[in-house]
Amino acid sequence: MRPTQELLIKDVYEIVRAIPTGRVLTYGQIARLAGWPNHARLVGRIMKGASSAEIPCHRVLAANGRPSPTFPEQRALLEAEGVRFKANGCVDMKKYLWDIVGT
DNA sequence: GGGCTGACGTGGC
DNA sequence: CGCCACGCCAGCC
Repeated sequence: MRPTQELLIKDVYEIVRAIPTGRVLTYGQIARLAGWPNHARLVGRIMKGASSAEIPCHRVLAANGRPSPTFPEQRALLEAEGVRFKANGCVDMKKYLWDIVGT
């Protein structure tokens, strides 16, 4: 079965909607949670098209904590929720990554 | 079918 | 921590 944007979009939206305020998830995690490992890139595509959707797409980051190049407001939105950025412009994943099992 | 493009991930240095 | 090379794969031309 070949995953397509259309096939994943609903699950991805649901997962992103579930991210608590002040926490973040990575594209790779979302891809795995949706049941499609190795498709982080596809999740990214979906996020790009979801800018106007009713989901907290600003809480989705790359695995290294780097925010999106084409989404300038992302940083302000996260900081407004208490997420602090490091000097290098990345989020401290150790602190803000949403550990579904933990909390 | 062929080739290039990315809101990606991991591992090596 | 930064940079780079690779691997990955749907979309688009």
